[in-house]
Amino acid sequence: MSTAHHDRPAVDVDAASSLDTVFAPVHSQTAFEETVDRLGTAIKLGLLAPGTRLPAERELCTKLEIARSTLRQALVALAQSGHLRATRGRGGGTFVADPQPPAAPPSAEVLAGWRDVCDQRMMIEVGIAVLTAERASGTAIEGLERIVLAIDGLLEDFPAYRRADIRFHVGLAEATGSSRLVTAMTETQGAMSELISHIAHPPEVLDSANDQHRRLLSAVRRRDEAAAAREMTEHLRGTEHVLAGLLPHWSSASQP
Amino acid sequence: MSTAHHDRPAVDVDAASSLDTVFAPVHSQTAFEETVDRLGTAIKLGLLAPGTRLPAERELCTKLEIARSTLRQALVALAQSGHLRATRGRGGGTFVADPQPPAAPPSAEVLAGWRDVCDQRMMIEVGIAVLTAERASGTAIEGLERIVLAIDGLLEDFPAYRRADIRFHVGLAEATGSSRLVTAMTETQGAMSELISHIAHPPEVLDSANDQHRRLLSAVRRRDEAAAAREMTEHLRGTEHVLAGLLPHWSSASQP
DNA sequence: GCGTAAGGAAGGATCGGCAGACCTTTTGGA
DNA sequence: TCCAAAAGGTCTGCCGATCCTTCCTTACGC
Repeated sequence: MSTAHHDRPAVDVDAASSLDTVFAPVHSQTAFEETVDRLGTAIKLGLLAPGTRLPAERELCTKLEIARSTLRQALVALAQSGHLRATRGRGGGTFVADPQPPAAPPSAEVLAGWRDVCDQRMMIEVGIAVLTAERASGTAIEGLERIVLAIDGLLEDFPAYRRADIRFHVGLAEATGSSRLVTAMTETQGAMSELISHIAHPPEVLDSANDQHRRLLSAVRRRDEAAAAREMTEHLRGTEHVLAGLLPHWSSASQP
Repeated sequence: MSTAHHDRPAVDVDAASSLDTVFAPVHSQTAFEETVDRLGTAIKLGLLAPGTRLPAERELCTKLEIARSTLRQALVALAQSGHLRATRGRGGGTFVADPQPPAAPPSAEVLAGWRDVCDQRMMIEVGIAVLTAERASGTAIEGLERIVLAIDGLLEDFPAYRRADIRFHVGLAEATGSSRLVTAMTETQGAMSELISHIAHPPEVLDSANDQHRRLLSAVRRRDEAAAAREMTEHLRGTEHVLAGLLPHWSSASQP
């Protein structure tokens, strides 16, 4: 619980004046970009499993409240990158590709900002752990327990492990009943996946991570919010340390 | 720490399937909207104090990476709503209006979504409290202590209290050293202000809230992350209960 | 083979945003 | 005193994103 094992320098309050964030660049996402992002993330996280059929275009563009031409731009982009396959005619549709294309290695920008991503993840996941401990229903907890049990059988297969891991973490967010938190969690998991998917994860590490899932869930069952926060902190600190070890060159190069 | 005092029903894991959030409407903010939002929030939160001079238009649009015409749209909008005043000529500029216009009462939509806002705030603030306890520097903690001391003298003047309260919470985010967290905090505080600013706050309530600030800060000083999470949870639960008491009509009307 | 349900493609209208030049009002200093 | 500099205010033309609408093409089932 001390900072001794933490290799980041202490932060001065003046280093990041809030005015810098007020006057930071405005980056407005277009509807096309956000659609590609949302669908792409959902596919890469396995929320939309391979083989799943998407709603028909005319239906989906109504749900998303965008024009069909805009939606099609996004679908075409995801089809070209190999994440979707479209078949025409009655009974056709747009399907999540099976198998999925291999994930691209993380870009330099993503690597440069990995600490920021980890910070954001820490904030979101710890907050959600506390809220889950406060109000998760019994059935929600049972569902999470089933996921933890399933993960025990996936320690040798990292892609499958990771998909179940995502289900667990998103499940925590769902158990709070707030759709905003689910969105925040999926976005964060998407950002983490870009960092995580390309590094080696020995089964022992995954096993101990799932032990942490178990302890977290036990804290949730006891409604012990402080313990939930502590377990989640420990859990995330694990991957943070792995990343810090594997990406040493980037740890201090991003400060101007 | 139990759920007995919590008036919200337990949440089922199927109630908010993650697919609903994937296919939720896409609302792309325009550069104009985001600029109005950012500057307006900063002004309303007091991050830009009345009388402050903004950077010149030609300079500001460079920082924000938008065209001057777009920036001007935003500035004109904020001037028309009375938040900014512009004077021409050499030595002129755009200034934060002094005094500020009275805050508008919260809209029906904002009131309908107040639980969601509180959930988001809980997630963000608890996560930030933990991160702050992990890594705040000594000078950052001293700055926060000064704010807490200053608040003791403002218990009779709610607007001043609230501004200092915001400085405290944003200061926690700044102490983590992550600009993303500062942004998340300011957005959340902006949303909360819409709810909070129009309800009565007796000095005793503010006093006990500042006691919670003090205990939180003590936990941060001890690097006790679990205690920081607990204190923050308690602190936020306070305002949540006040809102639950004052807005009873809206507590169950938003579920479809 | 015909209707229907799906993806695919093309037109024109609208709007937001950008770039740049230009105008008007002040005021500090040569 | 006067003028150049520094600020906000205005105008025009252009581009790209998005929208709506209509039509085409493919495939399945009756």
